[in-house]
Amino acid sequence: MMTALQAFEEKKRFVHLKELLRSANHIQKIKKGTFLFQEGMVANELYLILSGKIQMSKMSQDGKEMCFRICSAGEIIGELTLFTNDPKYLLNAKVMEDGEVAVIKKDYLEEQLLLNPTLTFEYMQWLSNHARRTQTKFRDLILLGKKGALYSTLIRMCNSYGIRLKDGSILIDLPLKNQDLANFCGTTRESVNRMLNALKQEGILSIHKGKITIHDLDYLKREVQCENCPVEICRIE
Amino acid sequence: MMTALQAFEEKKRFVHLKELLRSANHIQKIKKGTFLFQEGMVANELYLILSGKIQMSKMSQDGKEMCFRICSAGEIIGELTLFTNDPKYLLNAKVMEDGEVAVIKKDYLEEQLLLNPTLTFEYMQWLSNHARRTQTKFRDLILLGKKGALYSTLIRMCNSYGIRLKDGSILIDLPLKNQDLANFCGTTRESVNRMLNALKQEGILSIHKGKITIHDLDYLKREVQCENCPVEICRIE
DNA sequence: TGTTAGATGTGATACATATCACACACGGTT
DNA sequence: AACCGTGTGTGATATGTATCACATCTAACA
Repeated sequence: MMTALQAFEEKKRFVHLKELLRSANHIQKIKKGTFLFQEGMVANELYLILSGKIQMSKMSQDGKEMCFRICSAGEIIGELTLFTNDPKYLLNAKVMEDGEVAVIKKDYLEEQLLLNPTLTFEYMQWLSNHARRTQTKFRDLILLGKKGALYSTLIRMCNSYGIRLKDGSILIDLPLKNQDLANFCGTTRESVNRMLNALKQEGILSIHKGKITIHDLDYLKREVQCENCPVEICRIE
Repeated sequence: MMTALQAFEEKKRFVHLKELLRSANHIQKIKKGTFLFQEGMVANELYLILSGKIQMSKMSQDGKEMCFRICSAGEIIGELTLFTNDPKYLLNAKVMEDGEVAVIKKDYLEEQLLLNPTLTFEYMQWLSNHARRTQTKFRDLILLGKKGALYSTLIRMCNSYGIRLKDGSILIDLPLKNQDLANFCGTTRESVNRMLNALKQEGILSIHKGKITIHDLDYLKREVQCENCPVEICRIE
């Protein structure tokens, strides 16, 4: 029986659920540029990413894109369609990098989730944390202005996708275009470009091969008056 | 008598959970202007509101306030502290109107939730819907600009707190100051004031005794290119 | 090697929004 | 009635941000 709350580590999270998914109905290849699903489509399936990268985003009517997360191996997508009575995907799942996903039927997963307390616990824990992350993230995006939104996004990217280098810098291990960043923080490509260049000038970060390395994370944190909330909360996702 | 738009789900949602909460540890009076809890405080308890109104918000370091929801009788607050290993409240619960809350221990509730599949189901359903609501709401706040943010907020307020009048108008049954609205949509009191006055000029809405009545909801929807997502999603909360 | 498509960089400009500094309105005191 | 405190209304101005229109770079590839 689940009593004590386990340490929150990406690696350990959702282990039982992932195990279940691995025994999935079937495997599906995904190709860059295609959509695994799009918002509005009826959702019958969830996916466990085995390899490749998928960007989850939501469009507004006038073509602007709000990017929520970038998922890679080990992550589950389509999860928010569980237990809803309007079973449509809310996000677009665009493939950024070829790979494979394990496919599982939503009905089956809902059944299993309710039958197995361990699964239940893991899923509720994940949902709670998801909601908590979301609150802080959007407060930042809305209240800090566009520059603050970018800085906040970069900080979260460090926590979500960052690799610490020997010199203490943090490599955000994702190929990100200016436009991608703009979609994450609700601004324009041009604005992102100018802000990134300013940060480059100051030596706060550098960019090689489309990947950003943050040299002075503290500078960014100071600028947004970061309250150093726990790393499991201060994330892109 | 008027038909509350929100009746459809709010009343039915969470029934078993609410029943559980009603058999709570004890009852606590709440007084206007005080905080039931504040962000950062260790969370041992959840609350079911029996009467009164509570505003849930989050502050940024520089004093700006992001308002998430206004809760009244029948709603549960503090729920996102369940199943996390960093058991701190993430929001401030400010009492807007005197009342009473039922108090329940978090530990006990977690236990009960896992033991009773019906409760489990209700809670997961609520969490999923919460996450879905949040995604659409913040996309709007971030991508639509401040005017769009206000319009979107007004539309959601209609769905969450609206009462349909005989002439088809919708009364948002909450006393809202300009500053409150500003906190909901991430702008300033002055901007809200100007935008509301413009809408008054056009006859889109009117204000009496601090409560807003929307006469032409479709105008607002058109302006934000509303995609008419389901009412259980397009809400303040 | 030249061509191309996609990405980045940048000035000029327009527009949106915040900020500041008050005046005004209103309901509840004393 | 005069006096608060709190909320609203509004002009002037500053700042932030998007938009447009290109130039430039880069990697892929024919």
